[in-house]
Amino acid sequence: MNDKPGPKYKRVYDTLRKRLQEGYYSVGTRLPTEDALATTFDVSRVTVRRSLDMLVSEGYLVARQGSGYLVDTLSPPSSTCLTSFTDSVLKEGREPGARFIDITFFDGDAPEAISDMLGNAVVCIRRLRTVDGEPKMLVNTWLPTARVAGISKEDFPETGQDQSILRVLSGRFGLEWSRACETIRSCVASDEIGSFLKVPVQTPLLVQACTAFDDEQGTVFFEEVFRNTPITFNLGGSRRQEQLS
Amino acid sequence: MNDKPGPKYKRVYDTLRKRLQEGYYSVGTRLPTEDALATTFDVSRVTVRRSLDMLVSEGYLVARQGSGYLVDTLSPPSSTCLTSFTDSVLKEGREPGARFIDITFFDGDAPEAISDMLGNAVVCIRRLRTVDGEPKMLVNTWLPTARVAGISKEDFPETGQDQSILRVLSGRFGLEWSRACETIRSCVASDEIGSFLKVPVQTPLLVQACTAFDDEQGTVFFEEVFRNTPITFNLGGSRRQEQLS
DNA sequence: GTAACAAATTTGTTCATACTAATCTGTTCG
DNA sequence: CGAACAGATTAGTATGAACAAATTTGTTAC
Repeated sequence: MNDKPGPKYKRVYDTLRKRLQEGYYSVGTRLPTEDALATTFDVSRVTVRRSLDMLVSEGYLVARQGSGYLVDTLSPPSSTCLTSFTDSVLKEGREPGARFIDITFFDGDAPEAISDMLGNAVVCIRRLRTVDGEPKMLVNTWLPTARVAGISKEDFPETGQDQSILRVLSGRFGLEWSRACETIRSCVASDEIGSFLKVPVQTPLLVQACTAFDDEQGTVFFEEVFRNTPITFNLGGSRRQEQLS
Repeated sequence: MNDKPGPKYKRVYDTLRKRLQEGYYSVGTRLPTEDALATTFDVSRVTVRRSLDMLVSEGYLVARQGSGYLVDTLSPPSSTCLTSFTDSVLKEGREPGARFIDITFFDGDAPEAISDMLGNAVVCIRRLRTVDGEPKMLVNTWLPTARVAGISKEDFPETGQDQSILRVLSGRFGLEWSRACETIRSCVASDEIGSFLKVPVQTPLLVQACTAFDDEQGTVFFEEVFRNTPITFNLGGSRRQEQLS
């Protein structure tokens, strides 16, 4: 612990966050007390508090005076695109689904805009996100083939906790990203998209395009989400949370 | 200072933020040092740091080790809707404008959706935001008439720093809000909107609708922004910032 | 049993202090 | 004048300590 570089509060934060993402502390349980964590990490309580505060402000934990730190979610709403569709639907007591459409491998024949970002060898996964069986969003995820060796339909369960593609990419393939860029634009439904989403052709839709990068400036993935429903945020207060409409 | 309620770090934070919004510390200047602030507020350096950290993470200030705290902006991107169009355009070296269209007073004859939120007596201001003279967004702002007594066209300059309507509402009418809700949806341009934005009828557009509330659960304002250009965010890293496309 | 109270636990706030690292400033030397 | 160095200034990290406030747990009395 003490041989790693960087400030202690960062190392404690990194360790705790990794433990959360690995399921070492599961949702709904309580973390060890500040004093206990301070002892095990061999730092002062002030330092461990600093790390915990970061996790609270990011939405992983909820602090309750007199009680302790509760694990709130493993996929906090860090952004719009990166927000877990699965989590937000489950929290509303509805049933999220992810209908797999197809997976396509390209090698030089991908659209130029994609190759420019991710290289020639890319794979595209198309899925239809549903709520209680009704189609809500068409999701196209593009990845460099080299970073997801052996990827196949089986990596994308249609129900359960692991339908979040971001969890799959991080858990199964070790993909990490530190920054992302998202754009929201407007378009009208084509024949194909309209049939998937069950809306008439020419219906105005929202398109969320999200590009994620790692620290080495490489593009990790590109995702395009077509949706008929509005995007809703709650702003201000402590932290923001995308809502389902 | 010491007679007010609540924790000290909150009081120091509130004071500093108010000073920033009032222009007591102007953009580009340096704040007093931590030690100086600690002395003037009669708190410890740890406490004043906590307040400054909050202002840094919200985007008002930039901290530079060995140098000091720089005032970065008076309207940090606290959200998409609440982001200052003026600031973001100026930072790109372009010229923001706000063409005033009209101001209309309603008393019971406003659209029902508006009356439900803001009451019967409401006022609607329509403006066209421009970049280098080109129309970019049509902005409709709805306010309860009672909270903006005497409002008129003159309150909305077409150029300069005060074209941000949020600054006007806060500075001139003392309007404050703590939470807001924003939705983004898709629509197609009507005749009127199309002519304002200089796009063909039926062009797919984005609509950003933002509702702001104060602590007493009252709705402070409602704003609708029609735009032809995409909305872009940078996510991850330290904080998010809307970009101009 | 349970209601009321007391004690222990746990997070929240605040301070004084020490040291490190980056930046700025003034002085000296060529 | 300008470069290089030394010192002062200022933010960054970290500790230990103390008390407040909220919650949980344990105990007692009825």
